[in-house]
Amino acid sequence: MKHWLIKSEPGSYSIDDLKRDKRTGWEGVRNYQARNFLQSMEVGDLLLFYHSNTSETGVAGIAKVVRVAEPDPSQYKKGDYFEPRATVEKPVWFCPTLAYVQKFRHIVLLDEIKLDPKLEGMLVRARGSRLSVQPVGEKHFAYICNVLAR
DNA sequence: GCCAACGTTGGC
DNA sequence: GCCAACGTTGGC
Repeated sequence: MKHWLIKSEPGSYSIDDLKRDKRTGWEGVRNYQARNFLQSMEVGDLLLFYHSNTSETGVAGIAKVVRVAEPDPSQYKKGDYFEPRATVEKPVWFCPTLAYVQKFRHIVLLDEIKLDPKLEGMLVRARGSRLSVQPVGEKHFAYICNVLAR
């Protein structure tokens, strides 16, 4: 089983939205590196749900993969996520289906993550890491859930 | 809202 | 295939 971190702006989709919806297709990712990570997700993988661009930036809870990546339907629809190069035979973008697992009682703030020596090497700490889907080491994942989120 | 960092596009 | 211009992300 692998571990990941996914970013979302809570104004557009938050951990509370996922809790309400129970599950959602993780549509709209338009970055090749992030896409490749989405495609390598397997059912059962766990994800840190990260809130970006907000007053309390950090990990807000946990989600899990319940369905591997399929063609992202939003690439065929007129709108922000439309992809003119995509065909049904050759989709360009893919999205897995994620399910709600839990919301932390308090957000594990980016500041805490940056300051904790146990989390050295986490990609989200890297200066200028804009990647919205990132792999996370198992130890880092467990430490955030079992120590910092308590 | 600013702006640094980074990704993408397209002319050559 | 280089690289300038442009667009986007996301912390602050």
